[in-house]
Amino acid sequence: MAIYIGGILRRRRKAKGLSQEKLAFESGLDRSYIGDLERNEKSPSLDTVFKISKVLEIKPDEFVKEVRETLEDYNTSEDNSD
Amino acid sequence: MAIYIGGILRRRRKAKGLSQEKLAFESGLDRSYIGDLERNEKSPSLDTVFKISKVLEIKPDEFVKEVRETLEDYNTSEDNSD
DNA sequence: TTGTAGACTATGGTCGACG
DNA sequence: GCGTCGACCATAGTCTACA
Repeated sequence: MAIYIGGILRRRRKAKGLSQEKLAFESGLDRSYIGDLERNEKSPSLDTVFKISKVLEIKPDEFVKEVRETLEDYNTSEDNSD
Repeated sequence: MAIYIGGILRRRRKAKGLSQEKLAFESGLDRSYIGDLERNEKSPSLDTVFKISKVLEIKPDEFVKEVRETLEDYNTSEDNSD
């Protein structure tokens, strides 16, 4: 349980050439919290996904799609259904 | 702030012919909390979106897409862009 | 520029009860 | 089968500070 977005977030952030600090500021979140998300130590609310997606200039559903596909990768290689 | 999913959730749930109770049970959430979500009194975590989507047999990104499009409707009729 | 840690506040989510 | 309320617990999210 708990959906993590670390890998995707970090990749997307770097693709935009943003620092954690800059992303945090633009999304109205805290820098240390962005770090937590990237290290998979916290799981975001839907709200947070929308805020971050906006700054990354990507649709939140596109972001979620990437998260889902990453999860499905784990679930097809090993059986973790539930 | 805070992203609400009430309308979409209720419509999707009824489309599947589920009661709040049944949806709650199948998703491992609490019945009163499902009610809160439908009445837009609570905003879900990303985790919760995944759990509910699974029961509704819809991709979480598809669910989020509907939420986004609903929001964009408000934002095009009236200027709420931050 | 990021990791980490600790103390804190806000809100997500549970549970029991009643109309 | 649902709205609602109150008490409660768990975790999301803030802020300060140091390597």
